[in-house]
Amino acid sequence: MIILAADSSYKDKKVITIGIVSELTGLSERQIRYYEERKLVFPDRTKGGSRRYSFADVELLVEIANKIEDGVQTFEIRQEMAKQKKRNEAEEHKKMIQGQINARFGIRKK
Amino acid sequence: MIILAADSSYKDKKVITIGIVSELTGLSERQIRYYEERKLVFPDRTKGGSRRYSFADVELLVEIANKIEDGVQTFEIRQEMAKQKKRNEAEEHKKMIQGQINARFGIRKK
DNA sequence: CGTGTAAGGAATTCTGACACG
DNA sequence: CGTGTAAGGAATTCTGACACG
Repeated sequence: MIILAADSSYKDKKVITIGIVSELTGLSERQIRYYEERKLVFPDRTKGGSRRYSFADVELLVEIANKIEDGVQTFEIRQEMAKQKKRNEAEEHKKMIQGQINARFGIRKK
Repeated sequence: MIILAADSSYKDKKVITIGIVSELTGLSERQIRYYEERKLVFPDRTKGGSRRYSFADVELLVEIANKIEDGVQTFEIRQEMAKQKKRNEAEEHKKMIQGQINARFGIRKK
């Protein structure tokens, strides 16, 4: 079976330190670390233990902060994200199955 | 006159520390700093004075290192880059002029 | 010329905790 | 619950210099 890496382009590379993330988002380092504690973001770590974020993480952090400002609690946000993830996975699975069908029987539209 | 920002997307944002750049490129920090000393790359700086590179910088650094491996000297690389920059600017200028002509007299092909 | 390295200092980040509410 | 802060330490980065060639 073939796994397609989700286009590891610039957006998903974990290369940004927390200080820069703080600048980019306007969030405090405290907030950023707390959202990780609540399992909402998952930065990489260097050997030394420093966090490294991707641009995708940066955008996610902004969304999280907006929701919290709207009174949504972190555990609710986590649930939303889990649901969204399931929907995405189901969609992926559907596409993959269809891809296998097409591979065997040829692609035909409609 | 309208200036088009060169699509400040992920690729050109200066957000990567020298340690990560070193990992991404395989170059030593010494090399990376030296290429800056020779005016080949221009990272941003934080208030504290730390360097911040973009993905575009990362790719440029790899190209630079390859040329040096081929025996090209840094001042030659700088000259090449200056020439390339002039060509690009001339091309930009041409497009801009054509854009103004099109704006006044309408766009017509051929 | 291009790169390695040891040196000393400054900036950055880390964790765990106390505080407020 | 979400966030600020002071505390102490560790990791990261900086510059200028000496070395080799």
